[in-house]
Amino acid sequence: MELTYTSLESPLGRVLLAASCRGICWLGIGDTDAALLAVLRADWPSPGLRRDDSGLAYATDALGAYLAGCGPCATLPLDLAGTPFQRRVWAALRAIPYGETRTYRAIAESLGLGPGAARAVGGAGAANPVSLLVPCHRAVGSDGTLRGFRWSVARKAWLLALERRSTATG
DNA sequence: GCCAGAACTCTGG
DNA sequence: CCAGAGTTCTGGC
Repeated sequence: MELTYTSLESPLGRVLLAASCRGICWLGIGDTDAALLAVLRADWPSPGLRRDDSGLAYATDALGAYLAGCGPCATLPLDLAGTPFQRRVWAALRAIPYGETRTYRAIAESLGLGPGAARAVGGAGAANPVSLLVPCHRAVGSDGTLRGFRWSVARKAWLLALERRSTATG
């Protein structure tokens, strides 16, 4: 199976994303394309990788607008591979409105689970291959503080600040 | 099935 | 702030 990928420059650094024929299946944030490509290859061992900027322009356009603070990212076609539980968590994450955050505990409860599942929710978030598109950065600790983010907590904080700023009317 | 680990949370000092 | 206990899901053996 072959994946196409593209990348764009953003205030966060380089953003690189890969897609299968069904939709976007991977997105990473880093300093250089080469570093991101290395991570992508580690996550997806086999695939033929082919750069396709024009074919994925719809995604970079949406992401570029989002990262510029123009508003919520348009809904892009996603091709997520994960356990049923993970997919459930990712769906719950995507239900969080732009500019808002939800605690891991609240997400666990919305899934009909006990507060202990918050840890599992965090684990599913960490396994999310498409940050930004599945807004795992909107999941925070019970006291509102940030807990962790695959691409560094600093970037998570930046994302949240961006969403707040563009949501605030003043 | 058992054991260890995780982007959690609550309680007690 | 630090330590301990509780809960749910994942991954290796």
